[in-house]
Amino acid sequence: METTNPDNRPKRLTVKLMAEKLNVSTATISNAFNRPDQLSEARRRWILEECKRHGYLGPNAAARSLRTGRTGNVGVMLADNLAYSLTDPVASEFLHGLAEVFDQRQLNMLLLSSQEDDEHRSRVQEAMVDGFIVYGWLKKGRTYDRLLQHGKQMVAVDFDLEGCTWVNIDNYEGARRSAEHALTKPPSNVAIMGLRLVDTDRVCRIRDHELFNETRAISVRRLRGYLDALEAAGYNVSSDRIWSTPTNTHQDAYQAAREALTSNPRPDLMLCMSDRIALAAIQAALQMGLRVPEDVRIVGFDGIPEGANLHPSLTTVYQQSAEKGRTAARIFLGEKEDRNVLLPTCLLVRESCP
Amino acid sequence: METTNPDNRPKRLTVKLMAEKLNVSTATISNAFNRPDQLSEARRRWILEECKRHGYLGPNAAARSLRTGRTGNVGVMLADNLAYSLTDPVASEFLHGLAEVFDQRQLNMLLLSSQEDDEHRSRVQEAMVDGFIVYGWLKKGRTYDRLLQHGKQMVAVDFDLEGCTWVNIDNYEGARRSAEHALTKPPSNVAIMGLRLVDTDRVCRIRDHELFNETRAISVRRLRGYLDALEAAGYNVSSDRIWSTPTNTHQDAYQAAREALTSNPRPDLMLCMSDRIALAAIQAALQMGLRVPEDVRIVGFDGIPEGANLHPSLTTVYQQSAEKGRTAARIFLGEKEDRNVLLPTCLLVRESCP
DNA sequence: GGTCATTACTTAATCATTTAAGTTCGTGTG
DNA sequence: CACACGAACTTAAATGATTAAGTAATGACC
Repeated sequence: METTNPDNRPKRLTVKLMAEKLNVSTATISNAFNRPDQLSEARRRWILEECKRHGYLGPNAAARSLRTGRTGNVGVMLADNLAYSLTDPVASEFLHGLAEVFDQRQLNMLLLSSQEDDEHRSRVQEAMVDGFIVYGWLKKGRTYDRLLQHGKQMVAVDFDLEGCTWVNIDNYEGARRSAEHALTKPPSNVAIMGLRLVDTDRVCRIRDHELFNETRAISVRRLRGYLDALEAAGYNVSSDRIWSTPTNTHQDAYQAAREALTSNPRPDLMLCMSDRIALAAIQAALQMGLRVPEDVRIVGFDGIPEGANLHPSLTTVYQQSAEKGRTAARIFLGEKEDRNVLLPTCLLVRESCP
Repeated sequence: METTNPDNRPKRLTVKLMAEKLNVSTATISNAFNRPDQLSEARRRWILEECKRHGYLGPNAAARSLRTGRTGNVGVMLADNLAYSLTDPVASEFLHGLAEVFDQRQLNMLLLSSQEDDEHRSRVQEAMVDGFIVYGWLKKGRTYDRLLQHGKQMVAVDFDLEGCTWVNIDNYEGARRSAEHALTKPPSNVAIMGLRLVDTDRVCRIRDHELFNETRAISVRRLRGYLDALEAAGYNVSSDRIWSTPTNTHQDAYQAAREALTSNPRPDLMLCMSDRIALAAIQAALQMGLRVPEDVRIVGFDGIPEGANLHPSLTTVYQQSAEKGRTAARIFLGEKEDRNVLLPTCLLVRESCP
């Protein structure tokens, strides 16, 4: 039943071969799979039946993609390395949102890290995708250039990419309002726990450092939000009281939290740019015998589910990560008119800062 | 600088066009990108330089894949829908492990759900991948058949797939030892909180139901582990005292936990098949005014990070989810001789069941 | 009976590469 | 000098599909 090569190995089945076997044209086979309206239902059934019987599973993906120019894949380019992104709760939720829409539209997601590899080959070029969702950040460089050059559909998330539609949340306003809330009970000493505020891979205070400005802007916007609220209430926070962690991992967060909590004067309000940081801060505080919120009040950012069920539960700014994914996906698909969506956030007042 | 079509739109750049422009053969251009040893270094540099200048970014992925037969993509087929898997901590960790290895080898991960779509098209067939990692489960059916037929590389994770290498953890032994530990202080009433033990989409007790047997075997193996340990200690747990949740979500877990904790007689030991379930159980218990572990001891399974920092912290069976990913990836790549790896688990004794 | 539309096909061009096999041109060797 | 050999290219044959354009047959309609 199988055609064989000269060397007697079974040959891969193709439309051409099937056409010969069944004595119809390749076009008809192709139509049987792709355009039911182009042939009679009886014939279609028969062809599909025969193909199955002979073991021809359907058109080859690469060939079809070469011909049609589409792949059915969406490249999801993640700022940090893949492994990290997959365990970050906010990134996961975002992917969750993307998946919800793409899965339904029969599109597959191809995970890419924006890391650069070889001198002349780039993942962007070699990725078989119809376009990209670029999440979080993109360092200027070759990958960046290629992305802008290749001309495929593209949506940026959580940052601005020149000449490209974006989706973001209102980081400034979210941060400002959370700080505003926290300040209703005047603190005597405020610490700000930042995330990737500066370009270093160590936990540090931001004094002596330069703030990230353009690309990693989300943290800077949150910072401005905090500072504006503080200023409006008459507080002046020195760069000495602003920490920055290089990653959103428990380990870094915990280290930063300890440093802040053992610093002098000890803060009684900690504004944290992520829930992971805030949770680590709560843990560190409790371990030091401090009471939350009595001795130190703690506010997070993100609204991850974990924060709700702990004691004390976490006061935080909820951001719609999954919705961000869904929105990005819909914009990508052209199902949404609006370009550049800014999603609102919402303050969740809970126990850690009532 | 751009060649144009009759209708004056810029034409896509190809090797052929570049060959004409630069007055070399297509083969040479191809070699410049792919096989540096096939031409002089000077020429290679010059060609790459010119390509860049003209805006030719490199070979078209689909065409190259058609010709070479490889894609550089690994299909990761997830049992549950994508969206769900991306927020499940165990699945995420697994993906994290995969990503670690594949990212380094310059392979991209293409996310697929094993959900079936159309009558005659299947995602398996249309996916542009060099092979598959199949995670968690695969319902017998068309997707299953295609997967077995298409002859590409394949590794099954957390379940057995006929004629296919697998990676799993020792579910039986992990469960058995955790139960054994819990039984050192004799409980008066045991509840088992199962995960997908039976084929229904509601929280229920397993009495009147038939156990999943083959495919979703991981839960059944855990169950056997518990039951064997219980039996060895002289306990006989009726199917009435075994709950099952359809998903590993907080919501289902919480509901099941409440049901179990309000059942009569109230359990003072809960063996939970996932940490999510165990954490929900702790939460439910605390909310009911019960003390953990004094009034009810709770044991989990998975060893997710969350369990460590709570109060009470969670006694659980740690499984190496990320390592499972790394192992699966290495087997996929043929870097590991061993077929069929069974990873050991390790009991983490913490506060919820000291 | 002639015209026109419709249905159900087939023909053949095209998509953008890779690569085995062949060509040319020096150069070192017996 | 003849010869073999390697380097640096080129030629041209795959690779496996889709689809516009063409053809032949059928039936409807006036």
